[in-house]
Amino acid sequence: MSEPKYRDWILETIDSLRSRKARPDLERICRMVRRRHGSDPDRTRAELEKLIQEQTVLKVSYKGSISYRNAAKVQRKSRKKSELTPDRSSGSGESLGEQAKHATFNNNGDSAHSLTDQEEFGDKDPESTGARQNLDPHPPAQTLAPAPAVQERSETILPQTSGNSCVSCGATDCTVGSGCGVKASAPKDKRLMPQAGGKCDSSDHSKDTNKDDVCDAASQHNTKSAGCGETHSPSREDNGDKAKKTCASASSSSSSSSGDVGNNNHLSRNKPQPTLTKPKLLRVGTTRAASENEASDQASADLGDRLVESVRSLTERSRATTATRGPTPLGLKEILGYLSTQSGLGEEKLTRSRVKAVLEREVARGRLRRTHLGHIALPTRGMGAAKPSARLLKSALQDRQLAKKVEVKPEEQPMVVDSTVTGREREEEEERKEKEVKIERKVGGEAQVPPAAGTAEVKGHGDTMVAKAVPPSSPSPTPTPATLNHTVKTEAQPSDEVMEPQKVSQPAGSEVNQVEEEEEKMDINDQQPPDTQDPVIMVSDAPCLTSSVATKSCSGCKMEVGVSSCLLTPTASPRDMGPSEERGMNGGVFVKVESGSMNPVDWTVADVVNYFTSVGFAEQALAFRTQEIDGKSLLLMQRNDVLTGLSIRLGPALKIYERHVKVLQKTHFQDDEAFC
DNA sequence: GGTTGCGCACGCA
DNA sequence: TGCGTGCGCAACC
Repeated sequence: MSEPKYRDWILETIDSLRSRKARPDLERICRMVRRRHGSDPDRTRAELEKLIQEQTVLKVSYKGSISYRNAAKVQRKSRKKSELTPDRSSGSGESLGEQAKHATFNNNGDSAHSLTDQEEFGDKDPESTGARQNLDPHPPAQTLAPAPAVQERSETILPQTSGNSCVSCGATDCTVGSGCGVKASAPKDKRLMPQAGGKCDSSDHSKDTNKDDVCDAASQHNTKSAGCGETHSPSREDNGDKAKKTCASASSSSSSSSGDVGNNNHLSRNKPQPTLTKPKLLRVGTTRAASENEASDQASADLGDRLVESVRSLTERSRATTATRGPTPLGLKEILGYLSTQSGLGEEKLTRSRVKAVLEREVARGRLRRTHLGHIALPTRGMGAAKPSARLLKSALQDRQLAKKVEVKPEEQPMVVDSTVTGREREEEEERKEKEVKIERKVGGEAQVPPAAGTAEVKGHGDTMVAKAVPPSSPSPTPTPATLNHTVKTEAQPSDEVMEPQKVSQPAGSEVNQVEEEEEKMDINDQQPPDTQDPVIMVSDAPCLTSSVATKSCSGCKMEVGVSSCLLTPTASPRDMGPSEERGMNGGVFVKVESGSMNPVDWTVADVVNYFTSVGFAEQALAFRTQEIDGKSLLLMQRNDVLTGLSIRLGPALKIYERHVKVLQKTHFQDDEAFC
């Protein structure tokens, strides 16, 4: 749960901004809170994230940019307009402390979302939207408390209301059949939405249960320097839009740009063009691209179902067989093998790249998750964090890119949402998740992992993730560093993706083989800022990651990593770094490098970082954390996801240190297991 | 330079 | 026509 104090501050800030007719975007909120209360922007963001997940604050895409709304007020509004649904509000909502303040009205929840939803879905079809969502206006706050509410929300309502949640977490709602809540607003503005970057402070999260998981996962990256982080800024191309926002705004809004450009979103397809005005849930929508991608999306969606099913089957099998150890790690190979054995699948051509792409998408959606080591696994409640993290990471990466383009200014990142999710799948997943959530709630024990959050996470992030992950189509803009092949996979066999062997090429940049290219594309997509890729936007907020994020505990990690650390990379900031241990614990992957062993390339960690930077992958470079210990250097990748994205480029380094990687992987794996 | 106030336009109901 | 929203500009600190 969010801290009451922060909740108040944030809501107050949002109200204040609104009252002065300023867009309550992440930057402004963070700035104002900092100014007024001295709160750390990262923390503010984290809290905001929590509030979003709690639906105390709604994250909406309005006029192409992300805005945050005081759910209570919004709801109120909606109520007036539509109906006052008694139920939701019912006390539960109030449960949240805040309610008191906001509560008064609260509960409708949707308003903001609904708006968004409407847009997305179809602009006006209230009913349709309403139907989906149920209209239930749960008060955001309540979310946590009442299980049912949450579920409903997520399921039905989400679309609209959820928008918020979706946006924020990205998740939940999204999953719901339609797109997620996150909608992108892509509307006329064409801007991409800025993302909210939520970062989750790990520290904070730890407190909070709910989101913690999610956040933490995400957290990893924080790029943001100071406060908000970074983000992406946007490069909005907007068509003229006003893009100029002040810096703060700029960051947020800027992203918008291409909104139209290339969204992959399915959701948007049907919809009419969004009007600028309504806030939407963030989703990526894209019209044009959508049509193009539709076919492929469908196919992939289908494949996605099978993939998920495959993972389930494989997971079950492994569990059955390895009760003690826990599920065996699943990699692309295993999944491919399984799929190939399945009837029907044979017909299709399941290329590795294709499966991988779909896999990524599913991971993004939250239907599958990637372990720290890069293995594929089913999402688990505990894992909630993982998904989000992925999302967040992606967003973070996007942000970084954007930031580069635009400026270095730190800010939040927008998440791109994709709406690729298929309704059916989502529904199934959601149902499953909801059940889990309910159970948890009943139990109460894990209050921390608030169901709501969990659900939200899942859903939301799914959306977002998907969007990015999938779109392979986009050409990789950035140069790819050449990589050496690494055989790393062999041992640890981290997920194929991660370890995918690559050709050996000079680090300096040579060309990449097709496989690599595909992978890179995927990676790039993930990383790509909305503007470059899809017009849509995202929402997640991923935040940043500050330090600790996720910390799940893993003693093992510490052991391996533990050491005094010093950042080699210029970019790395102490703050980001955090204790090496933490990082490791957070799920970061450490690549241990021994100084002399970099041959034949003879690179040092710093060289690797520099290399990436020089090749145009500064973001990746940033993703590393380096440490030197006793003459040995450690390359830390904040997240598994990140690692995956970078794996190609890191090929050489990974290869060289394969051994280390293995060890680390092992450690991580254990963590995951425990986590699960 | 940052913050705040507000006119105005936009889109929706 | 009313309302919510927020851009963009001016004023203020």
